[in-house]
Amino acid sequence: MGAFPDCPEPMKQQLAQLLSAAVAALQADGVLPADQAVDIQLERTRDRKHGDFASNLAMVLCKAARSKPRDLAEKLVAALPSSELVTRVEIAGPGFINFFLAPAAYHAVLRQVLADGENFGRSDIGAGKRVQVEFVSANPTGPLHVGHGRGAAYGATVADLLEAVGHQVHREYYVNDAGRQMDILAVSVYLRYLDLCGESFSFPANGYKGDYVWDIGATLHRTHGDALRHDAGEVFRDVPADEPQGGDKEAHIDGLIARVKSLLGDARYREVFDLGLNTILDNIRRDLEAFGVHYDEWFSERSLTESGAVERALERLKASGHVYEKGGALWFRSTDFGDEKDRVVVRDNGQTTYFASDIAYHMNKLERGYDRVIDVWGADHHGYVPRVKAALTALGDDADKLDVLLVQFAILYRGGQKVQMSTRSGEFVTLRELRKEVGNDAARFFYVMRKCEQHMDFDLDLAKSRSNENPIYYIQYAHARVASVFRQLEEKGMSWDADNGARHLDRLDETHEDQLIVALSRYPEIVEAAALNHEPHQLAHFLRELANEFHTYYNAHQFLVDDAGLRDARLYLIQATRQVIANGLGLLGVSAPDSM
RNA sequence: GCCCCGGUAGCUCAGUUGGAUAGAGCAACGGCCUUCUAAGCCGUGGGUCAGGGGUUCGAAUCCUCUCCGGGGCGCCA
Repeated sequence: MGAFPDCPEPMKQQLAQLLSAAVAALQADGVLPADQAVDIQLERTRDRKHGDFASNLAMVLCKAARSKPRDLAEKLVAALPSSELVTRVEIAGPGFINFFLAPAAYHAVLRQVLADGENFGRSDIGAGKRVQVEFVSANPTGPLHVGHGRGAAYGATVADLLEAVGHQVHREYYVNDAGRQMDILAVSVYLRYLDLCGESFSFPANGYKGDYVWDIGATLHRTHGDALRHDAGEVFRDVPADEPQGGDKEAHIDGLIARVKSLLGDARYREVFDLGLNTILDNIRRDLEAFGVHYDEWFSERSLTESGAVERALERLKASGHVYEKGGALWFRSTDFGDEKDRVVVRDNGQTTYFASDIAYHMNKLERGYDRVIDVWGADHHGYVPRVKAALTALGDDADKLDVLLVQFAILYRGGQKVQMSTRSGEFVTLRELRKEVGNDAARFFYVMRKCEQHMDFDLDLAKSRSNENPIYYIQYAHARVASVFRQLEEKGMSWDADNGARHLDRLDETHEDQLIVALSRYPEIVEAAALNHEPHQLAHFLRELANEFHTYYNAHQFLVDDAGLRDARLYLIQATRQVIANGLGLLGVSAPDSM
């Protein structure tokens, strides 16, 4: 992978190999039990006084070796193979083994950055494992709102990170194009259409009231004129009363759905239904695409019924004896697998539930042979996790292959005030409005700045501000500054000799330079940790720290000095910095501008 | 009632999976532009890691109890 033989792989791995060799040597000598598998723990030191990397290995193994941590540490250090990477190894504190790296080890990292370019930080530790990431999957009953935005940014970033560390990633959106909510949308569209035809009636309490429903109704009216019109009295006749009239809004809307279906007939009903579905889905697609969120597949819930997957899943559950009938409905005995209560899969009216589709969907995912299946859900669905896992176990699949990542809501603040939102009344801030207000970059970055299971306060004023308070500008500014330095270089009639810089990296002996180089060398470790832990915020935080190291350096030293060796070396360093910032922002879906 | 997530500086949050003296940004205060973009830098102050108990060489981190905040407990999706 590396263009330079002195840095075949990240420095951390190389050190881990040295420790492994030492452990193996002590095992051969009988100091350590030979049968014990040893997990090499290495971490960056918090304090440079403790070297570059530290291992707690001696403390972890001292019991097995029946010796004091520091004594064992001595033996481990004595057994370490020599390496040109390491200048010094110290034992400190209760038994830490501290590694001090040679400057050449860091220079190798810099050369690696420029050699690998946009691939620096990528790795193959995922070993080509196939991972499916399903995210957003909002019902196509309305536009995406800011809550979906967080799932979109988070899911897309997790997928990109996994790909960066060598997984084969399949990004998927589960389209809930079946079920009652969609019927409610279809009826809402139809009623708006009737309104445009001149019919008058009161709109159901449970219907979708957003403006976009009017728009779809208008499309219907434009294309069909009065051809689909029915008398309002006829539509509402004998339908159970709505809530405002003292009735039940659920019964009212269900009655309306049945009536509209029978009045229009299957074909025409389906046309209205699909118009609503496709219009909104197109809208969602465009939104996500413009947000830099791309999918490999849009998976239709309806297709699960049409392909017989739902039926097949239910048959498999029946065959394995995990379902029973009660009260006219078919139940899945999820309590056998740790769920709180059993769940209905087929209603007493014969319709399968959403859960039945989801069982079939997850069965289908595993049938497609993924090594790992990741679902990104809103945290309000957390109660749903045990039953899906229960179903997979009942089907004889490995439920541990499924990871459900829960994303908490984002609460918007404007002028220090919480922005009130309510889906019921149709008053919510859409993702599109958010992007328009704060821009894609700030939206993407702010969404992944926090741990996903953390409630997030999204400060709109901060995201918009073009000031040092705004972390996104801070990072982008560092990138732009490097580009600006190179523009200055040209204006001064000079040019950068990269090879000369590479030869003079030992001239970078300032503390600020040392710290910046160390930060750059951490990048591959950060990408790996962020990917494997599904924690994009680690990368976001790292980029801020890196930008900070750069700005500090920028203020302390002049890059365009007369001394060509030093100048080329410094330009080499800041060029590497620019590259890492660009790579990191790229993984977060944020642009890296050359000027601001 | 049961379950899930959270509680760390005035505010918003990190804390490398149990490590060394708990960090950053913002806000507050004091400095730095005739020099590559001041959208920047430097310095100062600020903590009972919600609280009690436990586990061990070592706990913000793990186990337990209590308190507080948010969410979930449909033949909705």
